[in-house]
Amino acid sequence: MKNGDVVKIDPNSSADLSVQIAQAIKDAIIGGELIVDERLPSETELCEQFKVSRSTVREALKRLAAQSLIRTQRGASGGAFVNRLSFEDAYPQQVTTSTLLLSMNAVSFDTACEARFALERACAPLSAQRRTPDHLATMRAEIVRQSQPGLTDEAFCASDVAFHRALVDGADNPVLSYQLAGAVEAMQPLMNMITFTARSREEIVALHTRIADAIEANDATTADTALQELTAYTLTLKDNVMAARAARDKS
Amino acid sequence: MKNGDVVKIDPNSSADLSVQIAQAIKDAIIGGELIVDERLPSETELCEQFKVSRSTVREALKRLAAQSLIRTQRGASGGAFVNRLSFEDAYPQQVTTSTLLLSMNAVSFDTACEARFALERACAPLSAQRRTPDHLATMRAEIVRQSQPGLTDEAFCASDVAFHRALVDGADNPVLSYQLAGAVEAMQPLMNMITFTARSREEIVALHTRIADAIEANDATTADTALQELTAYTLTLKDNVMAARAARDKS
DNA sequence: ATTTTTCATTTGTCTGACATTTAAAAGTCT
DNA sequence: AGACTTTTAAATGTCAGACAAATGAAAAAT
Repeated sequence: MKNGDVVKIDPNSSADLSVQIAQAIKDAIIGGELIVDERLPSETELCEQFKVSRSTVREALKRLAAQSLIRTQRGASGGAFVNRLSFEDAYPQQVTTSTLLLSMNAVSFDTACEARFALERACAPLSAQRRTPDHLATMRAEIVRQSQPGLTDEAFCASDVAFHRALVDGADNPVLSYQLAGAVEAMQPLMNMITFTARSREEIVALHTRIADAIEANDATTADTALQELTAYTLTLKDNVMAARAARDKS
Repeated sequence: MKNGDVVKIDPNSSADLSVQIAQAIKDAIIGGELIVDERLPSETELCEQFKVSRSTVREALKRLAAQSLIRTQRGASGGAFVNRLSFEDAYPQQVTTSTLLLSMNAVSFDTACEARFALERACAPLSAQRRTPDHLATMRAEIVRQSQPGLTDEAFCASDVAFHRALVDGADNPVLSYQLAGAVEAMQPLMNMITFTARSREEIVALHTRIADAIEANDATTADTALQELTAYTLTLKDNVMAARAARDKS
């Protein structure tokens, strides 16, 4: 963002000024004009460049900060800096967005379930090939935890997520792990919430064990089969729950 | 958000007040205390509830608006409303985030390519099963476009994206389409940018035709094979480009 | 009854001020 | 000279008050 580009915004546009300014800066970041860790002009300088008040500039910067595109630092030599969008930053946003998409859009259980397992099955062959002892250890540890009788439903669900997370991370592909974060961490709890009343923990632990065994044996085919059975079992559970609810509502 | 919960924030916290307020409202949305299309208290009322100035409240609201969690409307009976996060809203955010993640994190070509095709192969069987004539028509039309000699590289790339997009959408699962948006629309251009100098359009069109034929014939296996060949071809192209660059740099 | 006008409400923007944080510069002591 | 302390300047964070602009609803006029 050089000093020259004073007028990038249209005061007569219907869009709010802070939106326009945020978009202009965002474009500059995406377009490579502003590189990672580069310091943006100070708020006062941005006021002059865009010919707006400081409030407006600040609202624009807050919009960008909310998307992790910039970070701000107070004090001398502080300011707003282009943020390196890390996978760690993007994970929770992805999970939140996925959670809200599911809860606000009446996505059917079958649709969510299908997407979640289709994506996970895409990772399984890679995980069977590359998983480290660490990933295996995590999967085994979660299986042990899931076998303990006193475990609450919440803890079982959390362990379930951790198991599948380890499976996905075993593929050793950060892009896949990021993409799957939404599926595993948003959809799995949703499914658990629906099916936990009906499920058999023994059945799930058995399937998890078969998956872990296959991953340990570098056996992609068996892992895929086990995942398909887990899919089928999950759908069966849902049908049972729905049937039970229908029977209850009728009585 | 009832009137009672006046103090949800800690003025002594190190976090900015606007961040805390945004988080409190966000939690209320995620937690279901605020439902879709519900009106938030006016800015003035929020000032009183949180005991902060209007600027601070507004910065908090702008943070939420940047994440599409709320929308604002001016005028009488206006205000801030909980926004239904639609897949349409989430798509571009997903693409932007994926693009920035790739450009800022030195993800290797192989890693991105692997993730992109693994996810796409997860969709292909479903697409072979459910694709409508519309999806097929789009794929065929893009193949025709890609065969035209005068096409610029940019247009070829855009058509490539549209082809794969139609393939993914054929699975008729909005969750999958959303998850894949980042992969297809962010990674495909990246790959094209690297490989376009070396690629043979005829080869790609031939592979696309095989994929479309298989999808039309509901033949998931053949579609998968063709996608694997496209993966291999893409990686070959990359190797050629890298070798050419190495040779050029040496001379 | 219909149209027009007025009006109150709410967000958008501007101005100016002060508080707080922070690193660098200046000063001080050994 | 070097190490420590103090001061200072720059920047963001917060506050207060004002006006502009949009907008729906009520009141008034036709």
